[in-house]
Amino acid sequence: MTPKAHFAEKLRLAGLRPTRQRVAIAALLLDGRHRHVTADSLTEEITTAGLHVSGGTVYNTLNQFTEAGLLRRVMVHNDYSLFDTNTDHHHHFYEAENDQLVDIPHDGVILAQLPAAPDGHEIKAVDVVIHIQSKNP
Amino acid sequence: MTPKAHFAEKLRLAGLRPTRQRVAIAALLLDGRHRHVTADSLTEEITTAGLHVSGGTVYNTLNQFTEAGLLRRVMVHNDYSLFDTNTDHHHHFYEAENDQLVDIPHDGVILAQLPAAPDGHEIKAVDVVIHIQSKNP
DNA sequence: AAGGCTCTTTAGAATGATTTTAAACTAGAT
DNA sequence: ATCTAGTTTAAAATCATTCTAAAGAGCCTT
Ligand SMILES: [Mn+2]
Ligand SMILES: [Mn+2]
Ligand SMILES: [Zn+2]
Ligand SMILES: [Zn+2]
Repeated sequence: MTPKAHFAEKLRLAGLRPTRQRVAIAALLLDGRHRHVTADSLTEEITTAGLHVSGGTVYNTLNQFTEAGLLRRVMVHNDYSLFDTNTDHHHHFYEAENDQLVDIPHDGVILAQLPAAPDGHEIKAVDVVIHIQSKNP
Repeated sequence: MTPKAHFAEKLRLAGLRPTRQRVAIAALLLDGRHRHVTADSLTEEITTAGLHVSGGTVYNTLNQFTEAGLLRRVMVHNDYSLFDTNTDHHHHFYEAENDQLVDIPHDGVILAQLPAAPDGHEIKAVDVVIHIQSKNP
């Protein structure tokens, strides 16, 4: 199976029509590597790959992929959106100083006790962000 | 001690000159009640109190109070900033559906294990956000 | 109490990430 | 090949937040 067909199939399974733009972005983001991207960094990657996708479509695609569960949005600041290519359950270190986000191995955080969700609600996800700063000794 | 003097003193201790605007905002936000505000909701409160503070100053003051440790910023989305008048260590439920943020009692979440911070870094804060959604049975 | 220095506030303009628009395009079905 | 609904596009609009530079106000010194 050609790589293009592979990602097209992945998009179909996610309920997204495999357009040229979506397949190109899927090939960049859904190849199994775990990383964190912004609309801007993704646009750079696209350009480096010799392609072009309009700004609006980059945003739309990131939102659609997230909605479809192919990406995950990470909330650490509100300057711009961060997307995580790792949709498995895991947590993050965040260093505000240089806006650096680092994955924490899945078993690095153990939640021994969680509160019950408020009446009529259920827990959808638990996000742990450990804010760190460089030690100044 | 008059309430105004009380908040002025609090601001001085935080290293902030107690201007009319800062004292007014401190009286609204630093009275011991635990709640979550936005620049917008705070501006409404100020107006309701029959006062006026310019938009820029509302933003500046929220940022300065946060920097001074009198408020805490909560990160649950990147539509706009949320500020918490409770600076004690506690966590949150967040219901994206209607953008509702609810405090979790300090002992509601127990972290049995935390990873070591990366070399040369130390942990500054641990934020736990439990995303919830209404059960539809 | 007045003067002066510095910090602060102000209205308005600027910024910048993101969304919206309406027209041109295309994937997929017939 | 044709049709249609969904998609992409460049450009404009949105909107929370920051910046500007001029006017105002704490606060320290006389
Ligand atoms: Mn609270
Ligand atoms: Mn913005
Ligand atoms: Zn991650
Ligand atoms: Zn809170």
